[in-house]
Amino acid sequence: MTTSAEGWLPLSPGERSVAIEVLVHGPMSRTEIARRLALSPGSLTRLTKPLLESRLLVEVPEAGAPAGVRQGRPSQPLDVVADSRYFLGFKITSDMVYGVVTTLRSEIVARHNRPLTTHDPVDVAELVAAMTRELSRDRPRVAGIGIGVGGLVEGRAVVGESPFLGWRGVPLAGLVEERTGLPAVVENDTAAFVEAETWFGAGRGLDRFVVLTIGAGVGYGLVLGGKRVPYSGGEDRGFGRHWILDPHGPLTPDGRRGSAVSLLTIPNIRYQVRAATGRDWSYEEILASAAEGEPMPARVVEEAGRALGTLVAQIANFVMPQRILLAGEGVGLMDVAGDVVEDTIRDNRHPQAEPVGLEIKVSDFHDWARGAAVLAIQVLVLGAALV
Amino acid sequence: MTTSAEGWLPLSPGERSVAIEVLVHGPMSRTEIARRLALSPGSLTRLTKPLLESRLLVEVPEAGAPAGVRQGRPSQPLDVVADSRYFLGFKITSDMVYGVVTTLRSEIVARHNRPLTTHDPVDVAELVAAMTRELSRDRPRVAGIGIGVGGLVEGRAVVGESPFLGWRGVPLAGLVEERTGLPAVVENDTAAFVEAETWFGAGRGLDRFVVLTIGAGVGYGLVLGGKRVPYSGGEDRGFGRHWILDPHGPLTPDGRRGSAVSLLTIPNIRYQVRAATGRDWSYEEILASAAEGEPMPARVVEEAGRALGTLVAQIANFVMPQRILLAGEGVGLMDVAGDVVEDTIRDNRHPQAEPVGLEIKVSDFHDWARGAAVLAIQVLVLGAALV
DNA sequence: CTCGCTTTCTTCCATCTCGGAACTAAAAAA
DNA sequence: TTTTTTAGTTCCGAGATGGAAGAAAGCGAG
Repeated sequence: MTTSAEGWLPLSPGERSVAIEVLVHGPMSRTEIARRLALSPGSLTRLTKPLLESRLLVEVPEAGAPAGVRQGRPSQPLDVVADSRYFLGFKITSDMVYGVVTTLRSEIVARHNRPLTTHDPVDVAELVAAMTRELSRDRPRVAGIGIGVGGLVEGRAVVGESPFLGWRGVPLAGLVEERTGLPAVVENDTAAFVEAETWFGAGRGLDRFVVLTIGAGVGYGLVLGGKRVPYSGGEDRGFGRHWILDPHGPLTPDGRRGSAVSLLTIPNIRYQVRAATGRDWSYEEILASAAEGEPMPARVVEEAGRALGTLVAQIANFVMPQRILLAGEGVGLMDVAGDVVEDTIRDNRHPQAEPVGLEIKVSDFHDWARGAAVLAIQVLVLGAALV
Repeated sequence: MTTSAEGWLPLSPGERSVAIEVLVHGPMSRTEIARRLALSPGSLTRLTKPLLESRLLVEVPEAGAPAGVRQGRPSQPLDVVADSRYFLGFKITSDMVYGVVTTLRSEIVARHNRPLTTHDPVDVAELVAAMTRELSRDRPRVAGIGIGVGGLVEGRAVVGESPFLGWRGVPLAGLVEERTGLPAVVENDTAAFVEAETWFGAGRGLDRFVVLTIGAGVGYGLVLGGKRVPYSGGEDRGFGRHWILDPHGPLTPDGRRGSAVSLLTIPNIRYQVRAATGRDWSYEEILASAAEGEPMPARVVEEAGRALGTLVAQIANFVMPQRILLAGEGVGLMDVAGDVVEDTIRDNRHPQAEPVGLEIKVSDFHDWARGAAVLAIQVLVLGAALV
């Protein structure tokens, strides 16, 4: 029983907002939804009826009832059927494709990686299609595919420019759709990650929200009014190369002197330590040594901590977000240099300003793939009508 | 014939959006309004009818018709009657009260200043009331008063804390209303200025917009989704004291070393030059000498230019506004150090990033008073239902 | 066990707003 | 004068909303 890619459409705007509220914020009674969306109880009966009929929402038993305290008729929570549909998400790096299967609630239920040996678009699409077959075996109700790629993506379908893959104008979504028969969306990987966190993660329900990722590069995502601000021009990793955090900072092969990229990314931190010590260190080694007080790594890590604090403070000062999510493979930095970061933030902010809502999330490539899967969820829920 | 303070209410949301569209963007035909608000022509007839009946809008002769090129039935622009109501705006500084009268379109039609010799709340209210009488003499249709004060203002009515006036919890709006019989709103001066620019100035119709003011202090205002983001905590001038733009920058009595306040405000620039030369310079003198190449002022001005460029670049990088308005008494800096500013901005941004939409506006205290008057306009148009 | 209380949810209806089709109005072009 | 073009109006049906009244479902007191 393969479900078609029809999505939830057609839904009226009111119905859609109810569906999204439940999807994003978990099971909720009609009264609760009415309160959150500022609607009358009557409207809620009307709006939920078709959603229940189409089995998009179901009534679920009341969760951990605060029995005894409660009075009156018990509420009847509504919930989405999280595993009524599955979604595939892929993150393509230069030498690996990471894939996950998620539920409608964006919980990862399976994951799978395959090395990428060629950058030929058709071969990549074939690989994604093969992984799709594997991942959707024994899992009939797959509703869509999301793919995250570093680089510029146009119209959620075409990779406009991706230096690390050497692509220009590759209609990846189409290639994958042809080979899988499933609807596919392609998006910049950071953008996908930000969408995922906005819908299902740290940015849930927030009006102003920032995502900062540290890893091989520096990523930045801005969410205003609950919607991600699309990048314009300078895309993705490119940003941080020009954020000068310390004009007297280290000079590295990548990024300008003292830039966020030079100071914060894993390759450049490793470069700095290697240049000073003459031998190769892993990122974890550097952090561990710094924690133990070895001078050279400690200096580099402390400098990175100060840079990160400066960066976070600047963002907090100018954007005034309700929360800043710090994610990526490089956030281990916070374990070692957390105090430096905190101090630097405090040092660069008005003492009476609201404390920065900083949240740390260790994330790996599967989280990026999960982000891509969220795009597929959004398409299903909202229809193709996305920005 | 004193018009009551009833405002335009009650207006339906649709009617209000039409009224605001015309108020803010100038005379417009029904078709044009329909296009901008994405409404049907039929709706426009319906929505404009009551507005025309209440004389809130009027039909005006078609402006500079591109005769000859035009075909079909000529359009019939609608406009507000700009001088159907007048609004008073006051800006209170520690030694002066600046007042203006504006039209509904926020054009200044009269201005008036009076020295402030005491900081006693009642005396200040009396002075504002006296100025109100003078300004509204021969001008019967005054609809409201807006007052801008440096410091923290609560509920658009009470000055929560204003260090320079030595106030704490002064219900200024009430005091003025009692003495004038006119509705009064009080707001932080920078906030008022930002509102004015958002409705009637550089931020008109923009989604993401930033105002940066340089003068006695540094002011910052953020507009997202067409609405000003309210300050939380660290208010107003206080901000910039902690924005460190150059850790090795000058140390001044006010603001941290190398902070925006130290580097950019007029008093601190004058302090730097005085400290180095041993004599007092006016701000204009400093700029002129710098322009002529005199080394010491030139160094201070160049440093200020770099700081401003850094600041603008940071804002552009993180907030990605469609426009940044640079205003205040200190923007003369741009005439002398404009190139340095531009260079520094370019230096701190991704080369492919969209160029910064930087707009310069020389403004004096009357522009701040005008900003306060806009608050009164907003209250009239939107009703008390403001944030 | 029943009655009353409380809270949730449903039913029903008056109201409001909108879009769309058909129509009128006004000017230029043929 | 007729046709074309654009602006604006009239009219009506579709859809969404809130509010009032009522039904439902549990709890506890008597």
